[in-house]
Amino acid sequence: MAGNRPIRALNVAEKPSVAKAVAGILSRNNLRVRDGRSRYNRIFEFEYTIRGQPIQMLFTSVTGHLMELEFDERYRKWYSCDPVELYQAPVRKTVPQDKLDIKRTLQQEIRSCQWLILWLDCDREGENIAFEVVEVCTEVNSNLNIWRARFSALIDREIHEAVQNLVRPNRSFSDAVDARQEIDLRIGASFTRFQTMLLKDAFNFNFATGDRSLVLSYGPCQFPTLGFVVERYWEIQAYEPEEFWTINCSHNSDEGTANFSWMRGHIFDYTCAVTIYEMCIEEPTATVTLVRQQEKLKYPPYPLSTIELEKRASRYFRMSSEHTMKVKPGTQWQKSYTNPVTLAILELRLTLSQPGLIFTLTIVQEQQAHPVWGPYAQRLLDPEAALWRNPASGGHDDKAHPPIHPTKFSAGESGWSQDHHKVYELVVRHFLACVSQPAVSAETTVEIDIAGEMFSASGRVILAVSFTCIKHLDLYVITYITKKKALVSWKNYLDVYRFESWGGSMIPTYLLGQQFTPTTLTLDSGVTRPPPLLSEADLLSCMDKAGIGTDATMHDHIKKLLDRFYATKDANTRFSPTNLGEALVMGYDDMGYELWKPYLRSKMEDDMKAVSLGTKRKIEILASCLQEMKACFSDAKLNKVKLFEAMEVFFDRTNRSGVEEQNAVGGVVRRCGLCRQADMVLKRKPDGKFMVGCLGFPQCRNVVWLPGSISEAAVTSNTCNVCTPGPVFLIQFKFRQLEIPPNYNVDHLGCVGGCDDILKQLTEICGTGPRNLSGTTASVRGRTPTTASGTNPASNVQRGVCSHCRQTGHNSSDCPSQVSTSGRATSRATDHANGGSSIACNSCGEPCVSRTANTANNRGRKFYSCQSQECRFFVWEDMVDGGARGQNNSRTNARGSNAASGRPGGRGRGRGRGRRGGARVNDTTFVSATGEPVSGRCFTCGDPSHFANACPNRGM
DNA sequence: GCAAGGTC
Repeated sequence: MAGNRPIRALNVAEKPSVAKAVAGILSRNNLRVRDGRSRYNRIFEFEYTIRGQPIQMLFTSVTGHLMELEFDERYRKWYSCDPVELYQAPVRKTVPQDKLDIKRTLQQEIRSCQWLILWLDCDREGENIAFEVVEVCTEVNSNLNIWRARFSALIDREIHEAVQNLVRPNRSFSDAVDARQEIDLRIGASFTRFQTMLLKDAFNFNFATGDRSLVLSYGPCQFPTLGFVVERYWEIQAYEPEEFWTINCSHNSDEGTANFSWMRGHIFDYTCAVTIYEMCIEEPTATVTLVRQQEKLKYPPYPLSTIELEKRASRYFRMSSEHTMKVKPGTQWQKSYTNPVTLAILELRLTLSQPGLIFTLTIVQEQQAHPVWGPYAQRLLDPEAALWRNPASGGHDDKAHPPIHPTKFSAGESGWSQDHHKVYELVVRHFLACVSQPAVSAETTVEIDIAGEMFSASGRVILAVSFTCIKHLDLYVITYITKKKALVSWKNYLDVYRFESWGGSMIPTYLLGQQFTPTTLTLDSGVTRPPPLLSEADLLSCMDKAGIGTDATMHDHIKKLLDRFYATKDANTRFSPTNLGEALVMGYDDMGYELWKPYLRSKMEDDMKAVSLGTKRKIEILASCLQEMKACFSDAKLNKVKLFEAMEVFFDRTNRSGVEEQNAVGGVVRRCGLCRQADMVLKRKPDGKFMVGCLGFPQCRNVVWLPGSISEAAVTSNTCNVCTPGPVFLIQFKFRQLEIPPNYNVDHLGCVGGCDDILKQLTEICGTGPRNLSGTTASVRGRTPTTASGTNPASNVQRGVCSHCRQTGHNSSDCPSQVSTSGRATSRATDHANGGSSIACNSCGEPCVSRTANTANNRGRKFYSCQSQECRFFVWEDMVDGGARGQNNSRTNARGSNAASGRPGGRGRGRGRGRRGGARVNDTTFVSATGEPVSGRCFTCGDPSHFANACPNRGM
């Protein structure tokens, strides 16, 4: 390390704020600042000594990743190739245009340096960015000593320790990210192009896309996120409520009312419930068997992670995660490091180490000045109050982003919106709560016995309220006093954390052995309820658990679902899939693929960990993952009829076909010589005809027609050395032997640039159209039309096997055993529609059962479905009666058919049946005399004349 | 016009 003149070291941080903070700590704010080429990434200069070696330090930054992965130019246009080629197409990492200034600064500064010190975040992405910086720097200075500083907090001691203990960058960490990037790009681009080109023009979507063209994107994170939303939605749709019974007891006294719950909870057997209930009302005297006072602690939350902040802002303020991230600094705000909120909130690690604790105390001290929570901060700092508690470490540590805490006091800034105030308040109150004692309450539990059945009630008991002289402590409520001690409830952190509160209620005093007659004793019925739609906080939890996305990107994936018209969010921040979102998931699900589940991403995450640890090589996981996904992609292409069928459930077809349907697009042959704007590509029309056409169609109609006798054609990487301007890629043709003269070869490597006489001759001999020779390959190898595009019934029959029932003579859209959609239901189910009770399944012939829908859209609407799970027959009763309904019904109809046909009970779907612990009784009626009739009331409508099982409003 | 991951 030693040398005569000081070593010059270029230090690079991941973002400008970190460069500024670290340079400030190392130089003790004795530094010079100058601009670099990038206006945001300034350069700090100072002198420093590392292990006795004087160093001239230059400190600058990047802004996240410096490079992007992209396909070679040839594959970048959507129609340039079959998307399956994107699994092998060459990719490269380049510095995008908007980062070139940063690259120039780095290269300019590194030329005069001997060392490069990398201060990127200490996670995999940070390590990858480090190697991007290394690549850019070593391009102009190959003789560098490259070091990595490892730090996790912008705290003096940690920063000084990091620079005195420099290590080498970790290639394995970076490799893991390289693999992730490549897999994401190839999978995302291939599936996005495929499904967009296939479906965009084939259906009437009617979305207001504005100037944007509709993109049906697929991504390894966004699709599983959609999957969570759809899966919950299906669970709700398929939910079959179960009726249960429970016995409730209430008792009024001078101190109030106690509501006792049956300790059996609820039971599903009516006869059994009635028997027990009769025993109770025959002998209704209650005896108190237990009175227990117990201290209960309610702990403050853990320090805030980004996800936790998003979840709580959504829960407390109904603020979307995306909006919270905008309000929260360090993300999308231009010049965010000069923004007042940034000055007030900065991500800092809260540690229990001495400097951390001092730091924490400083933050609390600053907050004493606040008019609202200032007095609480004062109490926190008063040792006599005993309110202080060292914070728990928390369960969410990504090693790169420390918990969020306030760093600067503010009573509100002029530039702040309501939302800024809210987020700041949440961060500060959360922080103060984290360093506070838990709330303490004394809870009383009372158990009683009625005819051998046990009931219990719990809550807080008030015996006296006279405890006012305890200095500094906020007395909440005195709950129980014995001769020896008083059990009291202290709110502690709840005093400052206004977003949480004690639950529970008060109950009167009971003594052991006391006897009383219940005021009410009722047998009540109820039905279990499905889970609610996913809230934004639920969705974030699902993603976090499955490892979908990172802190910084989860909100983006959620927003993408809304932007792509895959899901909607209601006023309660709950998500439902749109028709489009549901259809896409349904399509892949029907193919048997779980591309919409989180497993793929989870497996990738495991693979990345293995690469990080060095137990697997990047090349291995790339090969295996891409091979698997390519096979999956090819299969999805073959099964695209499933996607069509799913779309047809919800949307009308257009008279156009998706481009993917019209043309089997091959590779680029040459640049179009006519428009000079687009490429000429090999295409195959639906009639099987090959041509080389301009991608600028219909603006440019340049086309080269090819012989009608071609059975196969593929663009090769060989180029013609005659035709100009080049390159003109040669095409490998295969001709049908019976359709060309015997002196021509079946295989031919040809050029469409004009030099190829053989091709010209065969075009002249065979013509450019396909031969309609019965029995030849030409007639049977034509493109398979899609389900609903068959305008010619004969051609449909010719296709052979129905993809639904595997029988011949019809296609899957006309399959008699197929689920009905709105347009077809009437004709299918008219045979036995007399009186609405005797319809036969048109698949198995067995009588259908009549049921009533209980879905949000169709509550109370009757339908018929086959009792057999094998048959998917389903029809609305009002459709049978001839009431053809409007297009809107296509969706609700499909819902019903799903519920009846087993979606989501079929392959790979969880079924919500039998979920217990749903709604509970909350009304009281009367005590019955012994014997019949049994008293109670219906849970569904509240009518005391019947139970929920006989309720006329009850759904299926 | 595609992914997801950093960040101004």
